[in-house]
Amino acid sequence: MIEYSRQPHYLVAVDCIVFGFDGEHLKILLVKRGLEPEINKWSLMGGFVGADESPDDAANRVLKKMTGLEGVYLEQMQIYGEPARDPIERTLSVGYFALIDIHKYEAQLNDDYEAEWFLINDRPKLIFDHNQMVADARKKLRYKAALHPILFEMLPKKFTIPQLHILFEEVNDTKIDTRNFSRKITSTGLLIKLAEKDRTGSKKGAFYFKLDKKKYSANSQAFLNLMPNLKV
Amino acid sequence: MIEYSRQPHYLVAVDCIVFGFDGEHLKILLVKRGLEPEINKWSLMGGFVGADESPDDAANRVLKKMTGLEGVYLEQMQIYGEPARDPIERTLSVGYFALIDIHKYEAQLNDDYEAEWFLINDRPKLIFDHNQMVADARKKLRYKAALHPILFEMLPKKFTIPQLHILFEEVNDTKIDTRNFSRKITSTGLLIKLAEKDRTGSKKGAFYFKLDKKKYSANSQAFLNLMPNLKV
DNA sequence: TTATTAATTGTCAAAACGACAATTAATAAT
DNA sequence: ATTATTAATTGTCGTTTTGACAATTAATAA
Repeated sequence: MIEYSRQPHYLVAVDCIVFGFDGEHLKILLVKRGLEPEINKWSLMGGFVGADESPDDAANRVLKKMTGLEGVYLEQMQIYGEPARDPIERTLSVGYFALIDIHKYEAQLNDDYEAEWFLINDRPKLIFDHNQMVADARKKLRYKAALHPILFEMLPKKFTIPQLHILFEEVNDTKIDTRNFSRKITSTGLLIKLAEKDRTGSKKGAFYFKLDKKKYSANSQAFLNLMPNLKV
Repeated sequence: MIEYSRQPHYLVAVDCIVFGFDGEHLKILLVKRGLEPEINKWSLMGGFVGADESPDDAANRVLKKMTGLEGVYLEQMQIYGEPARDPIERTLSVGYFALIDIHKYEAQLNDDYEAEWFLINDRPKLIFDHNQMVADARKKLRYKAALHPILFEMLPKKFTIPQLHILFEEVNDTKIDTRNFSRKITSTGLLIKLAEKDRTGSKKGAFYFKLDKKKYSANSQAFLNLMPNLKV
């Protein structure tokens, strides 16, 4: 029997930065940690990678368990592996960011896991290096969203241009000209205009749109230049 | 003493896809594997993550040992963690891609580690999931190089526009108009024209350029649209 | 009927893009 | 010495994209 003799073995975990959008602000979902050390402090949702699953599998499992959602947009970010990042035992963690429709989130899970949505700009201090993970995730979300049409993942099936506009402004923490924005976003050809209007936000009402699934999956890797005057 | 009871522990490794450019073609550096299983088969250069180092540290250590180079451009790609990817024992591997100046590579190390440069399009089959890693690295290199000025990392300090041009064509596996290319690349403001010319390639000779280090480090994260007609 | 408000469409000058042509600086051939 | 040759470099120009800003539209509330 061949062995990789005397190499050290480590725990491997996943941690997920779950982003949501309530119509006004960008939010992240945090949980109260249920095990020592740092029990009852706020942390990202995570878990150990089991023997029969890949890190991607583990991240999906954790998300399913804690949000009730399957098939959510999930992207591997990077590995966090400083030797002393976990004070108890060496643990490497694979960071993921997830984009979910906050309205699909099953709120009763708040109680089960002591989960809570926080404004991205007004969140508690987190355990270990989770603060760094959130900062990295935010940066990566901004980067990716400037080039690829991924923010739709945080909106309902039917959405309006003004909703999308606010979301883009939130993610990029900047003002975007509404007139240029709607022209640019419709010119991607990814949106299908519906007959129905959303009248809750204004007198005139804003037309609902939905994603053109075909073009979306075909173009999800295309560079789109969705942010004006972008300097990263 | 707190413990994460009964969680499985794994080996964690790094594997590096080392890219180089010989003036004509894109190449990768492979090594003959020195341990069982699959001993003497071609593989990426890699190693286990030691107890006192992060995966980034480990990747740098491996690169230093096998190429003689320090401080090379190194980028974390993704983690490879399918449960059965290593037949002997569960091992997760962090994939990195590295860009080095092939001329700085210390050739005597070829013998020490049975390393060899291969044309990216004419390489042997690799062990485990290393073939997938190379494919992923190539894709990521292409993606990144279309937006950020990173290909300079594969050229000497002094280089010519035609050299850079060939490198861009190699990486993207496409033809680029020389006239538009030189205009675009110089208009980034990242290059400083030197008085000296390289006369090996043509009668007229091509001016040498060097990187404007200041602007380079300031703009290394900027979106630059370096590829014409790009559809990813 | 009118005032109000947000959504939408319109205008336009500047910049970027990319297809293609002409010129230039050297060497090699005559 | 003159000319042919070749690759590097600079130039041209119509099209498209960008982004600053104005005007119009569709509804409701006064």
